[in-house]
Amino acid sequence: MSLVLATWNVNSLRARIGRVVEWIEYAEPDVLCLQETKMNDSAFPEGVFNDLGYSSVHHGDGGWNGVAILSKVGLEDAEKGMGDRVDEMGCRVVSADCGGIRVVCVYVPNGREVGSKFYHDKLDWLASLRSYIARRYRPTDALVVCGDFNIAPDERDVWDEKAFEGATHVSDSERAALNDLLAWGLSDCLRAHYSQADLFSWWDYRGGAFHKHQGMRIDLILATMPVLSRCSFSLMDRNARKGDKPSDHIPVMAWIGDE
DNA sequence: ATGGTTGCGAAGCAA
Repeated sequence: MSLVLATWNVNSLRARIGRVVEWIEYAEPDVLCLQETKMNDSAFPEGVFNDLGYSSVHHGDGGWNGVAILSKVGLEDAEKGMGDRVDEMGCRVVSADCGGIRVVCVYVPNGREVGSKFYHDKLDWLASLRSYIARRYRPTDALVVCGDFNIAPDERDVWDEKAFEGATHVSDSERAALNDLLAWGLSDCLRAHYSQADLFSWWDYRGGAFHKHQGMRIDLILATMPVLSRCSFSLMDRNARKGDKPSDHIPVMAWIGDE
């Protein structure tokens, strides 16, 4: 089965539902992973997505996190969280089988300040994610791990390296944690098709950052080789950052062809 | 210029 997979940090699904429905209607993803829904499971607008043809699973407790997977190619064996042994620090992981691909939707902690408790919690969380993935799956599985990683993988992924000196999202330890996950057997779908700098998925709301091209690429679709080898194209939809009440993130998409 | 914007929720905090 071929499918189009997307991931989008919507920064409150309640505030963004109109933009999300609009985007689904023109982009027509087969699978859409959402982060920062910021709502309880009971508030998740399952019916709205059903009407658009999507099954869904949501994992949220009303805090600042909340993740979901929508699928119109089937959604089976959903799992919320990373298993009993791992504290998620909120609702940050949800997984499901969608059209023959295991999809893991993640919202990695922000980290706030380098050296802070929250920064160390972020590194611990990333180690937990890696061990969860390695425990549950094999690199030969058809697996996608996608979402808001809150890490810019390398220097091409920030608008100005000097502006990020000493900041989170770019530190050696965060990048090492991401590289540990990649080294297990995952690849960045966008980088399989584009190598240039200044391709961003997030821009600060403040100071006209979007119009000044001052962003970061922190939203990623990572895939094992069985999926990567089928990935014919990937892009990020800048249109979603324009207009009324946009999220500060944009959707990242990957086209997965037939086996 | 330690600023600026958004969401949540009703004051600051988180991002």
